[in-house]
Amino acid sequence: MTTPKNPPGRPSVSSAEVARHAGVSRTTVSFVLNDVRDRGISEATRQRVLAAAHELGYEPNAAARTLASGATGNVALVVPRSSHLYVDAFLAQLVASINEQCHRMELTLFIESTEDEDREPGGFLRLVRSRRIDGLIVAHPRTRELDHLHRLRDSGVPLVVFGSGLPAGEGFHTMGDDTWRSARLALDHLLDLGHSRVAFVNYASPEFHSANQRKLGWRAALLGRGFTADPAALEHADISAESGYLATRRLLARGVPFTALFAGNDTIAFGALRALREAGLNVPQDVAVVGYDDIPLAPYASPPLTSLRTDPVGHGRQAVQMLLRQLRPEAGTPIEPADAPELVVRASCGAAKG
Amino acid sequence: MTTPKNPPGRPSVSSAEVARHAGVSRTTVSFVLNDVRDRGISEATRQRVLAAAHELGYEPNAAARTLASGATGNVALVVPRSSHLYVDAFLAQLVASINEQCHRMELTLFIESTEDEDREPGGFLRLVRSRRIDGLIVAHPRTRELDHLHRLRDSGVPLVVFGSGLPAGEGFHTMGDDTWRSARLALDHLLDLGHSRVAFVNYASPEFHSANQRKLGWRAALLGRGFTADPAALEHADISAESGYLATRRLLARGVPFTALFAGNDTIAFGALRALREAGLNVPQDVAVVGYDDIPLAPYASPPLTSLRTDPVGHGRQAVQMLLRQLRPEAGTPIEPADAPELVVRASCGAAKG
DNA sequence: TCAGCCAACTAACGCGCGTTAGCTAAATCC
DNA sequence: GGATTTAGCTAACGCGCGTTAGTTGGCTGA
Repeated sequence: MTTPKNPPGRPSVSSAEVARHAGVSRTTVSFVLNDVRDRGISEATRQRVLAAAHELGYEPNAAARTLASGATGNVALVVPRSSHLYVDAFLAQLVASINEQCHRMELTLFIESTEDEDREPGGFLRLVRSRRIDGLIVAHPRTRELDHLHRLRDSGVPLVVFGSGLPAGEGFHTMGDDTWRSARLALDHLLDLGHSRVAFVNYASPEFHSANQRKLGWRAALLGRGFTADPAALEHADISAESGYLATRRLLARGVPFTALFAGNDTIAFGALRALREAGLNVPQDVAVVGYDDIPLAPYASPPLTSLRTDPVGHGRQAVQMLLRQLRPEAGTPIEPADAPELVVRASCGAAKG
Repeated sequence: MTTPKNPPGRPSVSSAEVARHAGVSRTTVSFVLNDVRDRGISEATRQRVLAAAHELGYEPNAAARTLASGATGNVALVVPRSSHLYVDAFLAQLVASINEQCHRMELTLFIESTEDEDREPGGFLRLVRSRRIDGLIVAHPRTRELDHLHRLRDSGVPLVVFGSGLPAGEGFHTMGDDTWRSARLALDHLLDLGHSRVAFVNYASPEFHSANQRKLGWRAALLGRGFTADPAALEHADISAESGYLATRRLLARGVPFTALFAGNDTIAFGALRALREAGLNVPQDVAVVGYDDIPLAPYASPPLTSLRTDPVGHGRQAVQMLLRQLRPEAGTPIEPADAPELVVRASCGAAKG
């Protein structure tokens, strides 16, 4: 904020100039450009103003408009870490979808990360208090950030929370998949194929609700059929392929017997595939593998990866719609729910036909 | 911009309230909080103001500040399509890096795409004219967008252009890799290994400067050694793995002989690997493959992919630094150039040791 | 002829801040 | 002791817009 007041070479056209040009008052210009009806602007004046605005290349000053109207047209998306934007394929697609939807709704999107929330907590509360945004979408909050969310809710800012496990009842507008159910979908498929020893390489830390749910789903599915969810068959990675590779090696080194492996996400699955390959194990003959997210590269793994498709684009759309409903209630935005998760069967689980 | 003037439940603290609370004038509050020296504010007053601000949870209103000072603290990043954010791994990492750097510099980043520029041209010129941003970074402009860039430059907005092929001399602040040289690096490696028939599956359209450069580099390398750059050995994909898969199949179906394949990016390489595999060809024995970008999954391809590493994080840092230099000249921001591209040799090209 | 009305506009305020010009009282100089 | 400086503060303007409360002039109806 130390830029000079009048940056050189960038004269900006104000509505006053448009008014002068059209021979009317600034008020009239404002009425015309904001399409305020019932104000009795004659068609002739209207056209004159529009022509003047067009001719001068007038664009309303956003800050002034915000100051006067109270709305910024900005929305923030809060993600755990900015590096997740390219490591977590689901998040990347979610972000792109949200960005596109916002664009369509004439909203501008900021991307904020909470990575240094420990050093300086409440960073996105500042966004709200400084009135830089009209509302926000928080994706994948960690459990320790839940009280921030309560503060946000209490402040009355339009807010949508994605993948938090927060109950929708308490005034939160929440959304996300039923990850627990999805994990069971994957597991049931493997169990149906006759596997009983299914290893699990989870992603991220249990601080993330969805990671935790995947674990619980894995356990519940196994227990539900009378098998054991051996803690030794559970490994933790982060969200990278490398971590999946290393975790799978640890699993193998431990000597736990397993005939199937469920990966917390597809990136991890890529790492697992390599670790299995290097260990001389064939997929799917020796070990069946199922991933999660169905990233665009999943069909190009070797063998092609069976995975859970999760419709990030639909979720993005839904998130923006839920926010819009709070931002502009009069618009009556409909909420189109995202597609339900669905298992895409390819070769890596051994059940693909052909 | 149709939100009600005073959204319920969100009272905001103004500097006037802080002033009242501290028993001073608003001016004094402003001086203290903006750390204006030489204004003779006594330490006692200073502390009183700071305490009041803290106690009230005061955060300056961004719009008012912008209106008064002229600076927004916002920066836009313009990309060709928002879907590229998750399909093009390089771009995704570049974006994340830029976002992080901006965050560090107290700048907020918008992401704009030019995908509907055809319908409504000059979308990001509006951002400038409406004074929503202090400057912008344009990544991978298409050739047909170059005149927009000239208009932007002429308007005097702080601007950094990445990967355009624009000459730096004409008042543009440009950056990016020497893609032509990088492509030659990859090609020379293959040629050194004894290959003379190197197919090329390019990515994106030649409207993108870097795509074009890769093609020219491929051609130059072959011609430089007295080989031919057979047009039949050239295929076009977009940036997805699927398109790479299909393009490689077309290449194979055409019956052009080749013993090596250069992919325009790693995602395409994944598609190519599958196409080759399905055709019964072994990599690298029958066909050596080299990709571009060294995406995080490259080491987890089968076989692990030889690729060109391009330092997206470094480029992101550099882009923000170049912008900052224009935004706050007094800060004297140093420019740390990104790492030069480097070939990472793995198994897919047949030259890996061990 | 005049009150009443409506169409078509405009003057003026406020949003919250940065900043310039000036003001007062105490300290310093000759 | 009066003139001048200086420390420490504030009144008031302007940024560009949305919006409320008008004003003006022409027209109608009795």
